[in-house]
Amino acid sequence: MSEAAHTRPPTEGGSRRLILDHAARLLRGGGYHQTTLREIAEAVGIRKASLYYHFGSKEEIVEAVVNDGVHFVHEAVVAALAAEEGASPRVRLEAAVRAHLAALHGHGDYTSASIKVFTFGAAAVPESVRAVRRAYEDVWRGLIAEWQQAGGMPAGNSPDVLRLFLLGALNGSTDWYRPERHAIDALAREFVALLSPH
Amino acid sequence: MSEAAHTRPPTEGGSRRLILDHAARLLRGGGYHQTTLREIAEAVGIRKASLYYHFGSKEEIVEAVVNDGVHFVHEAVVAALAAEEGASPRVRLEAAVRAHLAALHGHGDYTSASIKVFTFGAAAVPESVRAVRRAYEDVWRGLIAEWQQAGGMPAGNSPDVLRLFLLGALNGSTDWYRPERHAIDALAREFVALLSPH
DNA sequence: CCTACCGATCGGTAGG
DNA sequence: CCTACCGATCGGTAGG
Repeated sequence: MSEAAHTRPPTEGGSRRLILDHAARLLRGGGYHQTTLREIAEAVGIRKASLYYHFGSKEEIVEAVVNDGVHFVHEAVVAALAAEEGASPRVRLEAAVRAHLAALHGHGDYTSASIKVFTFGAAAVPESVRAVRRAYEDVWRGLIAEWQQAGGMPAGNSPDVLRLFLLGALNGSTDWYRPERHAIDALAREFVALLSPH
Repeated sequence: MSEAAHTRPPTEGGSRRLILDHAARLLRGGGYHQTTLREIAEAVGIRKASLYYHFGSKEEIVEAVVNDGVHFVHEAVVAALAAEEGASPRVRLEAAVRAHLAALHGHGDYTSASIKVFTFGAAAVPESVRAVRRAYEDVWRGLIAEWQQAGGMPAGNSPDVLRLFLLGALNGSTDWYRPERHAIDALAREFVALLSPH
């Protein structure tokens, strides 16, 4: 079949995903301002101007990476929770922590880039990004409500503050986690043990 | 071994500190790459080239801000601990957490800039910055050792991992802390309560 | 502390 | 997906 290469997206998913893959890797390492469209284009093997065939602007590329990153962690945690349905809040909490850390450090480019860019860009966070994040935070709101109801939380503590500290601690691991020095399973176990000692 | 300059600093402290004050404020908001020497110069009220009379490069300015920021938190925590000498490990831990959060969000420009820039710059962290940070981390190593010795830590948990999670959670508050919504005292109390429920 | 200027690089556009 | 090009801006330097 003949190709309409210069007018329509030729291999729809392919190029777009390839661009995002490289963008995610570069954003993870350098953040928003250090990562340039030229770098991304060179990594992909095309010219910089060609990126504008697939995306409208640099921000659009970054936004896609960030959203995919949050979405990926979200899905992983939801799947882990589904696998532990009916288990105790403590087991479920540990499963969620483990899934979050695994998603963060396993397939890491998108998720790490997401944290890096988001933490950094205090200014103008697009609504799409906030929506994706809020959806993920809701998962933790639910989990922490379970935890509280089961008596896991000290009286007088705010569930919101717990969630903020908790996600901060987990996401902060992008600054110090080294695969050769830390095991995800152990980190998750230790983390939950801090919140509820045996 | 600073004290560069071909001639001698004219009004020694004044200008230099003024530059760093504005640099800290701008770095806090924008991070390393978004903050430009022109912005800093304009805020101070001088020409960009004049910055080179006081500092050798952009990196030198950023480095000074980061080090001052970490140093400030360090001093605040050490002072708080000195005031609670002989108190229980729990009380001392809460005092340290409170002092850390207060330093972070109170006089915030230097400390927030420090976290922002450091979290961001995965690449080349100057030795001076690492030294200042390591010195501060040692304070927490000591505190956590106390905590562990008093039986506050679950068996099988690593003090290093606790410290990393703990500082990550506290420093992550720069992303969500709002003075009108959170009280430092309450945050510190809740934080310690999470680690050792009443 | 200034004026004047530098090469390098940025995101983005024109037009095919 | 390309070549060619744009104005804007970057950190830094010359020379006073």
